[in-house]
Amino acid sequence: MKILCVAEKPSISKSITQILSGGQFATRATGSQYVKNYDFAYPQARAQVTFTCVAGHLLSSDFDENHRKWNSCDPFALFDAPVITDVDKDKKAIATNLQNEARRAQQLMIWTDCDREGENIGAEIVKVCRKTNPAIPVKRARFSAIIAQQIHNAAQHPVELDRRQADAVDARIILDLRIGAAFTRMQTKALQNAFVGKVEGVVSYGPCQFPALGFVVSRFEQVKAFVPEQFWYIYLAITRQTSDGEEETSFTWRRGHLFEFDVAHVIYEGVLEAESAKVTKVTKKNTKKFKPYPLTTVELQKAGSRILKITPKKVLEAAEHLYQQGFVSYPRTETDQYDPQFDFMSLVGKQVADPTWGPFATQLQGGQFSAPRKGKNNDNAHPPIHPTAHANNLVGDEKRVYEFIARRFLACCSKDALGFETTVDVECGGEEFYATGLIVLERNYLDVYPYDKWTGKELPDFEEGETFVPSLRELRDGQTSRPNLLTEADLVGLMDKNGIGTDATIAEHIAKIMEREYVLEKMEGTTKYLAPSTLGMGLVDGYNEIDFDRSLSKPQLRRMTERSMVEVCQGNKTKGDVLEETIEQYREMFVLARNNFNRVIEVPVFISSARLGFELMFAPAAPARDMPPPPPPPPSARPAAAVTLDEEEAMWDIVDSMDSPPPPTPQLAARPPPKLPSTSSAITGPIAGPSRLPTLNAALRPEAVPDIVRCFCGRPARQLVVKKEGPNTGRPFLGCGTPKVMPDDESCTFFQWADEPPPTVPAKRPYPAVGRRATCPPSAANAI
DNA sequence: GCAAGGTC
Repeated sequence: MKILCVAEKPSISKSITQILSGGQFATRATGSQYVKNYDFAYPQARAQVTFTCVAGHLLSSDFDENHRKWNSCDPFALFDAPVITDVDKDKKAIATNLQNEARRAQQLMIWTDCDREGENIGAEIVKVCRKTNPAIPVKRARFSAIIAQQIHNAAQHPVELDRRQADAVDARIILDLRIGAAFTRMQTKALQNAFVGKVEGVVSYGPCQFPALGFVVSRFEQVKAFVPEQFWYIYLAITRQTSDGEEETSFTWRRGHLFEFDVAHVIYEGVLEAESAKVTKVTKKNTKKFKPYPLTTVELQKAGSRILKITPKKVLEAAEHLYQQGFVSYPRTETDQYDPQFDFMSLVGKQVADPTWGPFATQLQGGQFSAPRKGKNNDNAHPPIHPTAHANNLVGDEKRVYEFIARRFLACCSKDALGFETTVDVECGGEEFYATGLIVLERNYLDVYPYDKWTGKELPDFEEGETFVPSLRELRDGQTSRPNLLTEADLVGLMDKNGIGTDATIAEHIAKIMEREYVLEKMEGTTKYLAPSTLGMGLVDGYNEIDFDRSLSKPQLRRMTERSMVEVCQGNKTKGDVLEETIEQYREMFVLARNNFNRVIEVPVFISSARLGFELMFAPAAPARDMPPPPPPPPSARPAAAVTLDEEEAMWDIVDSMDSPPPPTPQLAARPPPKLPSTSSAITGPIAGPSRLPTLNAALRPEAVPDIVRCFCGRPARQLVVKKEGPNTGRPFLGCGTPKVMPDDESCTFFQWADEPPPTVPAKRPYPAVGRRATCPPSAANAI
């Protein structure tokens, strides 16, 4: 029997051919430069096989002639206009090849990726092949990895194509087209009419573009609304003579800091009155800094943006080109776990040749290898991104992206860094303080992965029960710090977590909202931040003025589409049901938007931009007029924890912060400088603050203070460890004592590093409007 | 001149 097998892309076609043919195959060129036909015998199924492929979707959809032109119809008509689906103009050669091959085949076997899009592409292949062989029987090969045994199993036990999954994608395609085109034409024309001659180019609406813009605007609003708040904390230090001279050890107040001067003052008096401090406990333990997880597309883009300072889109392009040259594996993958049978050592061996990290690879070969950590994601189609060959003639972005991928792979194959941690607990005047020291014993993966930092901190010897007179006891103050605007890496992360776009398209959406000038770059040092333009701001503000059930600039609408697709896949709804329902909803929204578009045009940001010269709004170099003062330079790679203004945003940020607790607001709070800068003050000795203190109730007296860290909810904080890979992987932190169970659960946002000097105010605290978070009484943060 | 999703 002659079987025609069709994969989703050239790489898969080639690798599966290698496996099924055992390397014995003939190659034929096709009309497409990317597609090859491979012929071989497959005796296990008594078949003669031709293996070929497509390159993603074969078909594309657009409106018919009467609706395709912008001025051919009212945009509202696009919700019902006929949609024509045909072979994409760039895919004609691929379709012709399929039809020629299908004519001669007795069976068609679909080998597309095993996901919804793959099932849909499979249906497209069937449709095209049946034009020349209408009765050809169709089978579907199901495989979860390109591993010989699985591939043979898939070839010998094929299943049926899943019509429902293909239908779900059909529905998405039609919805995106109708909604995108209708809203884009409507709002472009409305703005052109309102600001004659001032609006150039399209003002597009897209179900992924707008939520992406929404994230940027939302963070911008938070930055703008920020009001710094003063807080107080007690600083305690001891100076000892050592062989190297004098050495000062700083102790951190267990209580962190307080927002009420009077209260801090009373406690401070107690500390001052104490004759000495006593070491209550010395804890010594082994500790680790975990090596990173295997690399996914999203992580590559985030790291590329953050570490290499290359935009997500360019990182992906570089990786794509490296892949085409055979230097790295397939760059679009959600998988962060390696198959147990993966041949690590031969790939490690290929890196030995590198002059820089080659010696490290040699060490791995010499017994330092350790199996990579296993992440939670597997797309069952591709392994994590890894180098497949050594490359030494690269330049520019490709060189840097390759180096990152190679180092990441070697880091994954090494051992965690090992350290030894000492914590000294001290009591003084009824208050607890602590100091932490770290000795890095074995750097291991850190030697090949310079993007992670872990530095030791020496601590002099302290003995349990020992007492000493502190050399410094100060009441210091600091201010909560402004959160930063979003970086591209932050935006990639937010979109990924909220299901806006896919790993392969997120970068394009971000590039698009910048190209459309809804969002502008704002450089701070070497970090690129994203700020809305007046156009982007006006659109979001404007639509927010209209009373939609669901905001156009929040992720909920996209999530609804996603849910509908799942319903179709499960058979609870048909494609027709979903199309009908969804289009009806959007029709209503469209009418509402169009009838109230004057509200969009009249939002202050549009009006003021128009008065001052509307061009300003569209000039890429011109930042939004009401740009807040620049955020302080980034003290660490990540901006301070996001702060939220409403419930939905609160939810995003819970998603954000649960995975990887953001660092505490840094600046003054996190690291009080040893010498007092003008922005910070300290009180030593007799108190010079507000004179007499108000009467405190019993609960406020220092003696009544429980000696454990409590979170905003008032419950004891839980000690947890950062699981997410990143600079802080493995680091202990204190979080809310009642962690959320369901995604929508409320939990308070208390956060504090367990191992760092003065923990600072949780970033969410200082914001005036804190939606639902009020369930954690704000006063609890201050209560002692 | 519109969308988002595959991929080259």
